[in-house]
Amino acid sequence: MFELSKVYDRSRVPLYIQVASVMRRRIETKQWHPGQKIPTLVELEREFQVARVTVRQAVDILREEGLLRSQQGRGTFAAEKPVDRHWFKLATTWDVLIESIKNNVLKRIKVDNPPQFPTLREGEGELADSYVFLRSVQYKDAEPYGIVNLHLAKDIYKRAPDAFRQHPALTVIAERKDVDIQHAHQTVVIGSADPATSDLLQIALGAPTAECRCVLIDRNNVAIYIADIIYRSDAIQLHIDLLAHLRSSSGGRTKAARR
Amino acid sequence: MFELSKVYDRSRVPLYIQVASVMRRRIETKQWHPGQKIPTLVELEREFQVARVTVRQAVDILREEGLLRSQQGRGTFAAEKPVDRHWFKLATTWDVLIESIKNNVLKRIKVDNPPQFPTLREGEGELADSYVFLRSVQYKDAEPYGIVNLHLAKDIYKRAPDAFRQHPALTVIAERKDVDIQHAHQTVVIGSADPATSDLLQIALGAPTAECRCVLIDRNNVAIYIADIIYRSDAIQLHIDLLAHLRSSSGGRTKAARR
DNA sequence: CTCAATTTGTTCGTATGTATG
DNA sequence: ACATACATACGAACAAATTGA
Repeated sequence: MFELSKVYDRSRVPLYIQVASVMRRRIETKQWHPGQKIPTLVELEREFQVARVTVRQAVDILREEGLLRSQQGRGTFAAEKPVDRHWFKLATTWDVLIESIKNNVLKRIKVDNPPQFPTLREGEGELADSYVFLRSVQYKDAEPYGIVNLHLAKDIYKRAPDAFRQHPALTVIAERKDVDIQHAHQTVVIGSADPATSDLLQIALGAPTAECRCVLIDRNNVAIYIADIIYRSDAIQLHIDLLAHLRSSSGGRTKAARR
Repeated sequence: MFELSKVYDRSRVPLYIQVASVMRRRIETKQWHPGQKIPTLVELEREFQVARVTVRQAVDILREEGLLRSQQGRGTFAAEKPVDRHWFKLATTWDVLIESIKNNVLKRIKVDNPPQFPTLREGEGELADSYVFLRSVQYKDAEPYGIVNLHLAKDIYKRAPDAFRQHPALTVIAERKDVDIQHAHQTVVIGSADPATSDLLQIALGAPTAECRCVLIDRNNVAIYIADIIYRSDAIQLHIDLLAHLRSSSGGRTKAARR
């Protein structure tokens, strides 16, 4: 079917891990339905063009992960309830963003060598005089799924240090009347976990991540809020209404709208 | 510095590949500046807690990728110009989407066993009577970066079969006056390459991908266009203006706006 | 010019992991 | 389960090129 052995040359990842990840995917996407009997070892051998033992190693991995159960003489079966992935919907508008952030469970992390300034890119305004640096980890059911690295303009921070220490910064900013936001945007790319990230998110080194950069710019074109957020890739999803600008002609009254 | 060997237990990917991907990241993010001398082998040994040979294997990989040059007696140096990644900006509005699609270089792929119907999810309207299935690969500089799997309602297709065969379907739809679009949305998640995908995109099996699902629904709540698009993860980027709905109060006059 | 220090490059031996048939 | 081949990883020793004192 597929020339897996050639793919192997390209990737250098052990074959049985590659096979396991393809099978894991089939379970998670329900190409192999929950509870269903998956193809026999012989069929899998043929499909992936690998030896019997290699398929077995792959099956072993997925058994340990609880995604497969095998039974001698009967066959191998997909798990009844595969984990729900992509539960976290990345916000695409200010209002939704603020709303979604309210329920955040986060834990502040101490940083020993905080960077003094963020490095701004094109279209991200100008640097403020000074920043505070905050790092936190976001949790769902005691499982970490995101790391926030935030540069917050110090004069904003000083207006409510306690609030900023206790609540998500965006919530605090959204509730204050004395912060003027002219631009707010978010950039998303796919990256991979470095050692520090893999440690905090408890994922493999090099595992895919979603890297979100959220920047708020005030009316003086100063970047007052620069957040680099790293999510584990299987936690998140992004939904875009392509015709949104035609629909929300009235638009929600937001503080961000004030000039 | 980092307990790489423990991370290794979790991931099972060969150590030298893990080391290589951490280093690759440092180059691409310019933590190691272009042209700069990177730490010596001895220092890297110490930082990653691995043997000399393992660091060398990692360096070899990056040398082959053109990201590092080493010179005996002098040191190892980061490449002058690391490749630009994330060049393809995923559209977040209809107008931008249509605009960006115009320059597409794509090649149709024959499909032997086309699925009769797409599987619709919640909020994706209802099935049309019948569909045609089209598959194509998108290229930049002769390098593939995206695969499109499209279900197009047959009655739409029949209105201009030649156009649909030769041009991107969205362009054709956007230019026709006789297609009413009520909803258009796009969902993005991070996935990983299965054998067929890794083959077409020439990436490793299991390498991260961006999976975009773009759905158009007409005024009868029928899903007339369902595209599953798979991009290689390092090609794409997503930029969201969180305050867009407040700005474009007037909005572009689009055909999609007609009712 | 020579010498020593630095740094990359190569090789050996050994142990374990991966993959086939 | 076995025999075989090759890949991965370690540690250590040595060779070769570069630099600067």
